[in-house]
Amino acid sequence: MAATGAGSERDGERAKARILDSAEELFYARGVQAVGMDAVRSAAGVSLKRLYQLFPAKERLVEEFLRRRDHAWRDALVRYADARPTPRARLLAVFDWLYQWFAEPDFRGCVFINCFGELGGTSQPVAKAARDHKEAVRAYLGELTTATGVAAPQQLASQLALLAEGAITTAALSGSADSAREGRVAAEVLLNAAGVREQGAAHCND
Amino acid sequence: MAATGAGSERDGERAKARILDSAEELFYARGVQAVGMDAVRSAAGVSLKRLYQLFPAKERLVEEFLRRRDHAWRDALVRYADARPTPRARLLAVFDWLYQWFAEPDFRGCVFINCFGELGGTSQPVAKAARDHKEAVRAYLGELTTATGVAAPQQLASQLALLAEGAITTAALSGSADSAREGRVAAEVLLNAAGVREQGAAHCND
DNA sequence: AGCGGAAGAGAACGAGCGTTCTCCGATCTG
DNA sequence: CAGATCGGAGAACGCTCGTTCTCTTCCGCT
Repeated sequence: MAATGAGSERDGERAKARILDSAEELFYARGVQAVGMDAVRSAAGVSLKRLYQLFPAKERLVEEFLRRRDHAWRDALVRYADARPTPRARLLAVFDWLYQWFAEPDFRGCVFINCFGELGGTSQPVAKAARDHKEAVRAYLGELTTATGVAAPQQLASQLALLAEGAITTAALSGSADSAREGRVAAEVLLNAAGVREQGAAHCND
Repeated sequence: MAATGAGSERDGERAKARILDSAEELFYARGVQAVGMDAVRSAAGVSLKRLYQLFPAKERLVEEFLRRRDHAWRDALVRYADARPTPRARLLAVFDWLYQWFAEPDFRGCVFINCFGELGGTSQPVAKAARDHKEAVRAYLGELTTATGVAAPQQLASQLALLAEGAITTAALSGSADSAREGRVAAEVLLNAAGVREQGAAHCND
C-alpha cells in the first residue's frame, strides 16, 4: 500500500500536470465556459473520475491553472529580462519578450484579462488571481525601475506597465505583434525623460 | 393596418432600445454567456416572442449591442475631447475622460476586450466588432496627433493608444481610476518628446 | 356584437453542461 | 487460485440555456 501509494502520488502529479496543460491550452484558446470538463478529460487522457479526484470542481481547476500560468509567465519574463546587463536594458527587454510572445501562432492575449472579462464579474477567486498577477508584474517592473536609481521609480514603473498592458491587448485584438515595438519605442522615450541613461546610473542628475 | 403598422414600428424601435439597454447592462456586468435570453427578456420587460422577433438569435443581439456601444462610447469621447481648444489639449482630455469613466461605480473594463476574451476565440463577428472598435479609436487619436503637425503622427497615436488601452485594463483589474492619471502623465511626456507644444502648432519646426 | 389576427405569458423541447454513479476488468493478498 | 480493492470508461442525473410552440387575451374592424 505504501508502494502503490507512492506510485499513485507520482502518477497523480504527472496526471495533474497533463490536466493543467490541457486546461491551459483549451481555456486559453476558447474561453473557460466554452470548454467542458469532458473536453479537458479527453485532451488530458484521464478518466473523469480521476479528474474529479484531483480537481474537485471546475473552479478549482481554473484557479490552479491560473496560478500555474502566472508563475510560468513571470518566470519566463524574468529569465529573459534578467539576462541583460543594465536595468535600462532589462526594462526594454520586457518589450522584446512581449514581441516574441505576441508572435507565437496561438497567441490570444493575456489569459488573466480574458478570464477576468469572462468570469471576473461572477467569480471572486478569478478576479483575485488576475489582480494578483498584474500586481506581481508591476512589482517586478518597480524593482527594475528602482534599480535604475531614478527619482520616481514607482511612477515610471506604472507608466511602463500601462504600455506593456496596452501592447498585450492591442496585439491580441489586432493580431499583430507591432504593438510591442511601439511600446518599446514609447518606453525608451519615458526612460530618457526620467533620466535613465544607456549605461549604469544617471550621469547628469546634478 | 397602416396605423397599427406605424405604431408597431415605433414600439419596435422603443422595445429594441430597451432590450439593448438591458443587454448592455447585463452582458457588461456578468459576461455574455452567464446571462440568458430570459434574463434579458425580463429586464427589458418584453415577451420572449417579441425578443426573438427583433433579434432572431442571441449572437445578433450581441453584435447589435456591441455596435451600439461602440458608437455611443466614441461619440461621448469625441464630444468631450473636441470641446478643448488645441489638439494637444484634446489628446490629454482623452485621459481625463477615461478617468471619469473609470470612476463610474459599475465600471468593469472595456466591454470589447471582455467580449473578445470570452467569445473572440469562437465568434468571428465578436472578434471583428472588437477589432473595429479599437481601430476606430486609434484612428481618432491619429486625427488628433495629425492635427498637432508633429513629424510622425501615426506612431505617436499608436503609443498614446497603448497608454489608453493599458489604462483601461489596469483600471478594470485594480478597481482604481489612478491609471488614467498615470497614463495622462506619460502621454504628456510622449507629447513633449514629439515636439507638441502647449499652444497651437509647433513653434520650432524650423 | 362578433370575428380575425397579433401579441403576451410561459410551458416545452433538445442540447450541453458539471457532477456522480455504475459497471467491469485488472491487480494485489492470503 | 479466490476474493477484494482500485481505477477506467462512460452512462446517467439534474440543471440551465437557446429557441420554439401553445394557449389565451386583447384590439381594431364591419
